[in-house]
Amino acid sequence: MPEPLSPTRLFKCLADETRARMMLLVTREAELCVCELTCALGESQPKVSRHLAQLRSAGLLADRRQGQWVYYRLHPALPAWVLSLLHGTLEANRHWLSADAQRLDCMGERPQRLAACC
Amino acid sequence: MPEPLSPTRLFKCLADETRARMMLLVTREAELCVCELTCALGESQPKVSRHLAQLRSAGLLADRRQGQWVYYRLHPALPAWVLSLLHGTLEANRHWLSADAQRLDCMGERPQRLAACC
DNA sequence: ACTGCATATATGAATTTCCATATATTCGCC
DNA sequence: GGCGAATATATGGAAATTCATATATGCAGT
Repeated sequence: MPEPLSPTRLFKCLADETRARMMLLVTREAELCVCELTCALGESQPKVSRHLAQLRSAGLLADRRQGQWVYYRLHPALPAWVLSLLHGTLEANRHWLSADAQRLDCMGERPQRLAACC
Repeated sequence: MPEPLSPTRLFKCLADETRARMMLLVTREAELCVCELTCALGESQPKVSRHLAQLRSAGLLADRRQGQWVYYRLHPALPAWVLSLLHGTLEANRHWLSADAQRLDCMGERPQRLAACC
C-alpha cells in the first residue's frame, strides 16, 4: 500500500466495471477466492486475476494464500471513508450486483469448507 | 440524465482528477460558474468546459445560464447514496482540495454579485 | 465587437483484453 | 517418497479500445 489513497486513485480503481463488481462482492462477502470471483462474474480467469492484482497493488484488497487457493478481502488498513463509501454503494446497488451475487450463491460451499470448487 | 446512475458510470466520472476536483468543489460551494472553476483549478477553459459537459451529460451536474455566466450545481435528481458519497469524500479529503479551495476563496466575490471575474 | 463558454479535430497516452504460458499446490499412484 | 497429472493463480506480450489534451474555431449574450 503506497501513499494515502487519493480520491482519484480510488475512483480509478472503481471505474472499471469488473473491478467495481469484485470490490462490492468482496465488501458483501468479507472474503472470496479467485475461482469464486471468476465464477460469480462469469469472466475469464486471467482477466479476474489481473484486475485483482491492480486492486491489491492499490491497497484496496489484501490477499492470503491457503493451500491452492488465494483469498482476497478488503485491506484492513482502508480508511473509514472508503469503507463507508463501499458499504453505501453496495446497499444502494444490490440490484446491480444481483446476477453476480446469485451466481456466487449457487456455487455451493466455499473451497475452504468442501473440496468442490468451480 | 439517462438511465439511473450505475456505480461504474459514477466512478468513471470521478476517476479523472479534473472532474473529481470540480465535483468536490461544487459539492462544497453549492454553485460555481465556469470561470470560477477555471480559476480554482488553474486549468485551461476549454479543458474545464469539456469535463463539465461530461459531468452534465452523465447527470451529475445541472447548469443554469445567468447573463454571460453559466453556473453549475449538483444535479437536483442525484440519488441519496451519491450525495452521501460526495459529502463523505469531501469531508475526508479537504486537504487534497485545499489548493483549489484557496484559489477560489482568493477570487473575491462571485460574478453574480460583482462584475469582477477571472 | 468583446467576453464567457462550448465544441471539433487530431494526436498521443493509458487501459483493457486476449492468448499463451509460467508458477504453485495438491492428489493419486506406483 | 518421488513423479506426473490436475487444479488454482499469475504474468508476458500484442492488439484493441478508451480517454485526455492541445489547438483552433464557433456561438451566444451583452
